Amino acid sequence: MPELPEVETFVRSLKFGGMTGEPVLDRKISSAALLWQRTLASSDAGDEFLSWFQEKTIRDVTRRGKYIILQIPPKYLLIHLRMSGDIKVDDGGSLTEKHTRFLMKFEDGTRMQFIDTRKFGRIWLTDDPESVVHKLGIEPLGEVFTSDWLTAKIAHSPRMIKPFLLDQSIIAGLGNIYTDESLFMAGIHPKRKAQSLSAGEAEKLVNTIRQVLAEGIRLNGASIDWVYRGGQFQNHFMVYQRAGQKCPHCGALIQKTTVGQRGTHFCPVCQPE
DNA sequence: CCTGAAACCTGTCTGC
DNA sequence: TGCAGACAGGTTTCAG
Repeated sequence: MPELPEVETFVRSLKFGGMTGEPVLDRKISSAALLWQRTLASSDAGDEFLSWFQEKTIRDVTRRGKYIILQIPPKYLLIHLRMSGDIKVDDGGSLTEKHTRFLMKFEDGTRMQFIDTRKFGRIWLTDDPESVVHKLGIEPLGEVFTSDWLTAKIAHSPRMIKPFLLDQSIIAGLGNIYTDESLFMAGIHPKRKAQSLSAGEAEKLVNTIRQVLAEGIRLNGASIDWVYRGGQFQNHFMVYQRAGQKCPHCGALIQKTTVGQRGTHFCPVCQPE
């Protein structure tokens, strides 16, 4: 589910409070529980995984790509929400949610639940976050992501631009929604070959990606269906989930097709193939 | 290296 | 109402 803006919203909420409930920063853990074994992707603590959490304190919450990183000295707990992951912090007074896969209870009685209906989400407990995220590409909101950088990256790539942008080892954080929206804003057809983009198009794409992600974060992400809550970006979609409706720029009907096995929305006039 | 298909899962929505 | 089928914010693995 969540892409960079939604993950960033979770991180800020876990740190300062918000959609997940109370913040978890500086809370001391009393116990942890794993309710779906496969949710745990790996752990440096081995069989001691659950007991390791006792008496540890969450000291920071950060993000890398779509991974949430909880710093719990001397280790790090990484969380990837995949398609349906969710995090809630509450006072621990009510029953555990139906789809809770992992949870931490704090000494003050509060609790953080990792809820994941489809069970695709994963967590890692590690001494070194890099061992998990080392294959990720650059941050699209970082300083490295410039038109020169993208121009060089796409130079010899015969791939279609949409799967290229979704490749987390190139750029970390873009998902289906923000890729469709960015390509629309840049006027680029999702099936165009990466290497076919002009320097001007590459520059425009960099700018629209940064702009769309920033707007997504400003609006706390996009809430669609039952999966994510609290966001407002869904009210600003130009093409995503708008097949058959009018393009906000030219009035042509938005089309939906499949690109790289992903539902893909675009304007046939603004984004010529 | 690139693409498509399948797998991992459950829930929702659509059409008959 | 029931039921089959399609589809869903992601990633990995495998075949061609």
